[in-house]
Amino acid sequence: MNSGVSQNFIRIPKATFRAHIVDGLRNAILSGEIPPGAQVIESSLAAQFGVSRGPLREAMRQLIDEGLLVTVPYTGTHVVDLSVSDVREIYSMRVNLEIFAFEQVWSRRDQSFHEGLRARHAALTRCIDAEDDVASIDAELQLHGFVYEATGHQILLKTWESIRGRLQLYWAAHHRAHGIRGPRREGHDSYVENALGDDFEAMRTEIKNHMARGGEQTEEFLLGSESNTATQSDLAAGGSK
Amino acid sequence: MNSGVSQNFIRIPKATFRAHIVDGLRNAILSGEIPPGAQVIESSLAAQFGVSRGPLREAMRQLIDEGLLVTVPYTGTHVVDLSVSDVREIYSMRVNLEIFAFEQVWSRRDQSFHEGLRARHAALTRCIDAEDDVASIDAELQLHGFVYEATGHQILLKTWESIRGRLQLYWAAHHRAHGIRGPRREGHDSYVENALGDDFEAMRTEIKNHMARGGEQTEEFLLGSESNTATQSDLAAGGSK
DNA sequence: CTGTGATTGATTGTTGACAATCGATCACCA
DNA sequence: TGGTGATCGATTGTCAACAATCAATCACAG
Repeated sequence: MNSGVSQNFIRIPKATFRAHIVDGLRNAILSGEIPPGAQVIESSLAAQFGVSRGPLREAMRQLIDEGLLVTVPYTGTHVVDLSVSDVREIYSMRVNLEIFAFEQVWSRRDQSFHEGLRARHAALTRCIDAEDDVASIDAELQLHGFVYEATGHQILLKTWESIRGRLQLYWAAHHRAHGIRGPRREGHDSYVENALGDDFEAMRTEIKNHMARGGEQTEEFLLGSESNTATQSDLAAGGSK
Repeated sequence: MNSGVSQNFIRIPKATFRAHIVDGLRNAILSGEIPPGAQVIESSLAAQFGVSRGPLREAMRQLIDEGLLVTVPYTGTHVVDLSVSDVREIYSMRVNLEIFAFEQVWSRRDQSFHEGLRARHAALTRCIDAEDDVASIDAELQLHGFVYEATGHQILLKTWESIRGRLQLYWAAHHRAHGIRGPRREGHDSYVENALGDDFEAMRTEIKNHMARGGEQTEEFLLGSESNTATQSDLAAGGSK
């Protein structure tokens, strides 16, 4: 189609404000700069980002779809504060999605899959050994995200991304609030070994165990303290249950 | 709170334009009033709905997130035109989600679940017997949607809703284009029997078969004609793969 | 002191106009 | 004739002002 230019170009890093603001705002939320439960005011943020309320409003709407913000018409918008049941749902969904992901990718695991997985595992291990919890969380998300990308399944990948934000928000928030340690080494070694092995059923149980470990750890803290901060998120869910 | 009025109210019949427009626009797309591939112009629709471009823009952005529209900055917005691989992904994801849904609901199936499922099955059967294909499609979506709602799993339900639109778009579009008949009776009888039975594994295979039937039928038409209309949707996916 | 109704400040919803960008068309030149 | 660059209409992106709504406050009657 086009003349034979040298390299394949990046697909349009289009300079649209909204995309840039989404990243910035999401980062501010996930980093805890804007903590869970805090109110987010359009006009303030607009001034802070140096743009009008229009683009910022659309960016916020996207983060609402991602489950990071909740809004009540004419009243206000807040950073989501996950409830116990929300976290349970996230973990059960993760187990399901990840097993499905391996089901999809299992027969397609090639050299680059092996290398990619091991590289991310190594990166995660380095972060853990350096006791950099923030980087560890990010590295773990990278590790799991790599599997979803490897499936080539767009809808699956998008679904993973739709819960990844909330998972990250939860990890980061409770890490800061309760001093929970980041990911540990042991769990991921067996995870990767099984992921690259030949026994799919073993991988299935590995995923369930892997997630269960994380789930237990977090539920302890949730139930230990009385931090059943379900108010905002329940309001947001549409008033069910 | 309020004086003792008669009935319990619906949660917020809030008069926000955007919500109303989303429904109207989505309906226009799913009904085929705006066919796949057609361009959607903000200013035109704004005039048609009698509102400004602001709210309409946000409504469109939501339909973009739902996968019904695709947009290119400064250029235009079109109704999505699903590719073969898109349909394959939708069906494989459906199988996974629905098995997970029954996994979640299996031990909680009570009287109201039985009645609700049978009621929707009866409604679907009536629509099929009446040879009302449009109503049949809707009734089938209601039947499956009931299962997702019964799980009480908010994230799962939201995920189902995120692919339901595209599924409906696909069914409706190819029903009109190729004259494919709507849902048939046979498939759903065994589906419901298994859903209310005691054998979970039987239900698992039932789901796979149920979806496989639908998948085959549609793939025939997709591959039979050269309608690999992947252009728009591939562009939209963000240029991956 | 208690409950009720008006007031007010804050925040989001909505609007119309203006700016930036894209794609196609068309003139022009080698 | 083929290709290159400018022009133009169409469409989306952005902005600042205005309207609608809500939640808290406060005065006031019982």
